Amino acid sequence: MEPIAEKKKLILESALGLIKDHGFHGCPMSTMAKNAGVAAGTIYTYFDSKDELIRELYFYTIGIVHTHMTECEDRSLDFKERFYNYWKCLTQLYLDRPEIQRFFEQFIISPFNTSEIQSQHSLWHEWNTGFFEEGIRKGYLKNLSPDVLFFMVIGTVNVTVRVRQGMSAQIIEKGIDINQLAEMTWDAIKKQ
Amino acid sequence: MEPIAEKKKLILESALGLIKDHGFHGCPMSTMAKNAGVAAGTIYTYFDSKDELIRELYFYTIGIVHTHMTECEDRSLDFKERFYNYWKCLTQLYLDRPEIQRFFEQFIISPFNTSEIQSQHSLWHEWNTGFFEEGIRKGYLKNLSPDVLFFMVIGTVNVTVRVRQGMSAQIIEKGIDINQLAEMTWDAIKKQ
DNA sequence: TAATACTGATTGAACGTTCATTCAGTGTCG
DNA sequence: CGACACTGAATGAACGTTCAATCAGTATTA
Repeated sequence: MEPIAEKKKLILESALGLIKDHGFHGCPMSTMAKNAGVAAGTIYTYFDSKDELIRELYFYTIGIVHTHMTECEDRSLDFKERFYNYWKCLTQLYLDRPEIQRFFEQFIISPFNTSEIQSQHSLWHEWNTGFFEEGIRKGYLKNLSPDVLFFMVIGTVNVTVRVRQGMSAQIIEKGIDINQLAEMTWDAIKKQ
Repeated sequence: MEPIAEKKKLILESALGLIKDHGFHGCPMSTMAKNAGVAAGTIYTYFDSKDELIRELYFYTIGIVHTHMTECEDRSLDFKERFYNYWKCLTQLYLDRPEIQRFFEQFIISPFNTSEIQSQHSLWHEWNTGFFEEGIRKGYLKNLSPDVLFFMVIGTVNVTVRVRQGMSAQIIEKGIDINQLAEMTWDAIKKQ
């Protein structure tokens, strides 16, 4: 991954923040420009079009997630602990940077997410395939496709974060423990 | 639920189909009108605005899901069997009518889904609360908030349907059994 | 029965607004 | 001075919405 020009990164981060609150279509280029502190035309120095900007955001955010997760990783742990660590790191990242999670949720189901995009080689996807394959090989996980396990975990992390965000008041009040959701996920994928 | 005027229903169903493929913002009113075989102005006889049409779609689709699920229900079964039945019915509905699932996915994360909308009393939500409360009371399910269990199940059904749709070729080829995903979900929520 | 008036749904061209994109002009740096 | 990044007003296409005109169906009248 080549280093991203400072101003380009500024525009990407600024767009991420706006998309979190207003969605792709609630963010005119003029607003994105103003929010990033540049002129509308400047965005076109770095991106061919709004669509292209959104596509680049996808790869940009995937990069952030991948970097974060490899930094969190501790391969010396027992696989079950590694899974809890995985789950905790990803959940925490999404809670700390909700704009990333919100962007993914929107992007994945949007028409931007073409099969061409999905078929692109991504380090993050590769890393996951390796992780879940290892769990299967070592007998910890159900013998399913690593992709299925991956999607299941991602899906439940998303549910968790959404529950956590939408119910923060009630969660504290009712004493719901977020770790219970990690256990649920582990119970779902572990070999019984 | 009062019967919906024939033409109104026509417009709703037609819009659902278009939204599945193009998203809320990829469907101009003009296209919706053409697709439904009416003039643009006619839509405004039945809906105040595009936003209002989308909000009505939400309650319309919730109604479809609720009706379908109560029809599927068999309260004479063992709770575990009832859960598998629940899971199978919902998955099947989503597979048969992908436009409903796609609409939900989009609506839930969109700015249309205000807290006001969410707080509206819905028979479908009530039905679920009852279902999961019963499972907890009878000792089958983890002692968590029924809402959390509900969101977890819905989340995994969505994952399942997306996996199933996006990988149909590979699923057949790799022999992935969709029922394995129901088992995963059951393992996630059941009392261990 | 035939002619006429009324009703309310339906039509689609037209309107005003919003928005992505462009480009002529300005500033900056080596 | 040349090259390049940057600006923001201008452009034109697309869109949601409106509304005067039309039309089918029904009631009323002679």
